[in-house]
Amino acid sequence: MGENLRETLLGGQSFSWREDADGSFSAVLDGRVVRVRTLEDAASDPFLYDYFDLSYDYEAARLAIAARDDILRQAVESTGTIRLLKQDHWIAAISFILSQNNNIKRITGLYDRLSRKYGHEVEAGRYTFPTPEDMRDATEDELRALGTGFRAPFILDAISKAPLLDTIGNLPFDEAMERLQTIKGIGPKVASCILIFSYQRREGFPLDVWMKKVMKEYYPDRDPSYFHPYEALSQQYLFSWIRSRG
DNA sequence: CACCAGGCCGTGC
DNA sequence: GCACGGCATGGT
Repeated sequence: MGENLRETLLGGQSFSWREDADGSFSAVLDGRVVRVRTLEDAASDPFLYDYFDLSYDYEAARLAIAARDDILRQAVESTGTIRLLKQDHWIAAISFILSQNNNIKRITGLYDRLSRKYGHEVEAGRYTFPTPEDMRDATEDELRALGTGFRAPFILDAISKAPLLDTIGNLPFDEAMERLQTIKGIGPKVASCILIFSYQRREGFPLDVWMKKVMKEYYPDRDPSYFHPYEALSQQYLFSWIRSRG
């Protein structure tokens, strides 16, 4: 069926991307505006080659996942190829702290407001996502005024503990999970999202409200190891499928 | 008015 | 260890 770039970029693993009027996608990453219409646009750019995980064989993984059982086959066949992005650690951490008890549309709005307030303008109306240094003097009142609500103190804690994000890349999965959860507002679900979408940890299996429904309805006697070694990617297909089915 | 969204924290048992 | 209420905000 080919790639489903819209699902990959706008389906809930990143909140950096926008769909433009001409059908292409753009984001402020790597200190610049990056624009992509098809995956081929990413192949010649070293940053995007890495970001889109182009060295991984997603077609082989897709076939293997679809062969596991009928539900997964349905989920895979309901959409094009979904990829796992390799995002910046800090951006992923704040993005998924924002995501708790929230919806994708509003998360994206909060991401934009943080960028406008604390980031840097690189083109007219396009801002970088702020670094921890950019947000060094942020206050809880400021963050609440942007609409982050009860997540404001979590963001402040993440700012103070940002260096931790550079120390977990080589840890065993469970230890990396535990270390991430020492930051306030990061529990098991948020931690696994950060590890998957930023640290290339494909054994993560985040259980949000949608995935809990999938597991209860279709896999009541299974645990994430059933999907090994495609836990994270299987979860993405199931998440996309159940959400599109309502 | 209610209930929900890519959950987690604090408290109580 | 598990259960439960509370939590900011905007959409339906």
